[in-house]
Amino acid sequence: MANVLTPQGEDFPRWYQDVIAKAQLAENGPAKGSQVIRPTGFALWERMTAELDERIKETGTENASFPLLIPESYFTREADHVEGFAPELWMVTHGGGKELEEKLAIRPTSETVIGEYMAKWINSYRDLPLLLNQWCNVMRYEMRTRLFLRSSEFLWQEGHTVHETYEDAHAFTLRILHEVYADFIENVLALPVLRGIKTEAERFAGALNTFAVESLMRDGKALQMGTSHELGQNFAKAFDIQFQGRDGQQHHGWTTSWGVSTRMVGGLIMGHGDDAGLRVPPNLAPVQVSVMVVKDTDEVQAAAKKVYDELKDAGLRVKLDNRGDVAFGRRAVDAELKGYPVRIELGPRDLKNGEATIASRVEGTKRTVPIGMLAEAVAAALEEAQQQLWDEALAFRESHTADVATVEEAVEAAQTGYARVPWDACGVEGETKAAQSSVTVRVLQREDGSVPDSLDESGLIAYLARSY
RNA sequence: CGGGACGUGGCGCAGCUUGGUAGCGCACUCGCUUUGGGAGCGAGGGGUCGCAGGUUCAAAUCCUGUCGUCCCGACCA
Repeated sequence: MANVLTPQGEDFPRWYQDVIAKAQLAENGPAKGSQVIRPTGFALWERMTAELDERIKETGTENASFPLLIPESYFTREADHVEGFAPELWMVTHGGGKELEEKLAIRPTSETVIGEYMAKWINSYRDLPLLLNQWCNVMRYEMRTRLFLRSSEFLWQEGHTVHETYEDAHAFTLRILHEVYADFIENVLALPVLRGIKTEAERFAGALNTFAVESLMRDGKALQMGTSHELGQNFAKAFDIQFQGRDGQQHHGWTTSWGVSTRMVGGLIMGHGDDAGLRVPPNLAPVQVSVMVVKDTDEVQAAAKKVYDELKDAGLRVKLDNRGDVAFGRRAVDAELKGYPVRIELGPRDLKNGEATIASRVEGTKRTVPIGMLAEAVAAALEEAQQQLWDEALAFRESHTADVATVEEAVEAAQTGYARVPWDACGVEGETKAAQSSVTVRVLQREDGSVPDSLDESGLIAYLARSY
């Protein structure tokens, strides 16, 4: 296997950058912190959006679109929110060559504008719940940026809902966490997640509670993959989201917001990638199978085209690599960099035997199968690859999670993965202390691994780790 | 913003110490031979050395400033 990347064990951040460059996923944009997502990288994001959008709609949420520019004054209406986001705002000060009377913020998140409109659209409890989502770009000023993981501008999905009661809002916040985010990340991305509640220090600005899903990267650092916030009545009061209740009285709604971003592409890269490049789980892969012409002859070309058509008809996402002017080795390396789960290699030797060579990216193995049985063989190989990526990621997490009793031990253990410690033994003081060593509390769980309803519960378990 | 490293054809680098008008590998173009794990030979194209000042007869090289990139922090999806 050719050594095209800096090995992970040698320099993980360098490896990450190498993969993104060599697999042609993204590169820096001209303005500081901006990024250009290239077709190969964007295809991954498109598949993520398709899978997530389906799950989001399954909850009854509808898509809409709100403005990019938000009047500055909107941000001052919720005290914690403005305090949290003011340092990150990009502000538009001029339009049409003139200075604006009121500055316009480029949205860093849209609770404020959307809140304004939700207030207009809600009159009665019969209008609830109001379940909205938008796919858009947002901008946050960032000190230090890294492709996909933290860029000034990024793509995401932000859901915003209003509910009649606390209970309904709370249940919906958790439904998104479990049925949309965790389900997608585990079943499609094949990355196990820790689900839990965030500590006060890690909570969203203006929220009552923030719930999150976290995954462990192959360098032992955690990545927040998605968050779901229970906003209480904070934003409802700030934006006057009121409705007439069943009792005839006016009540403030209970709102939620939740999002996942292009950061997840970074999570996919670092959660599964190896020294040969990306490893994309088949359930996500924009290209599940690449049919490769090994030798550029008429017979091989015709056979490859036929195989390509058959697999496509079988419902697989297939790419035909029939380039005759690029050496086979180069194309094979490229397929590995881009992480195509399965390759089918067709050459004169295979055809003579009525066979095709099928190569698995995850297992790193090759075998031959009769051409007539390709469709089943490929389907089986894809299923195996999905399962193996999951098994590996789960085993990695298990072997990189340590039970400890004190904050000191947690900081030590967090150098290689998660440290699990009773929240009572850590607490806010312990959290502050750990933060000095760049170790943070990722989530709190109940002892049985379930998600707490609030931070008030006793006997919670804290997961500490270094994080992105 | 604090600490460290670095900006030279698309990418990776050398040249800088000791100023003299830019070179290597890969990529790219053309031709021929090739294609079962990054092909070979031959011929080509492409760079005001991040930017702005300064010193000098002369600056990629020395000085000052500035912008940007990467790593480690603080902030964060």
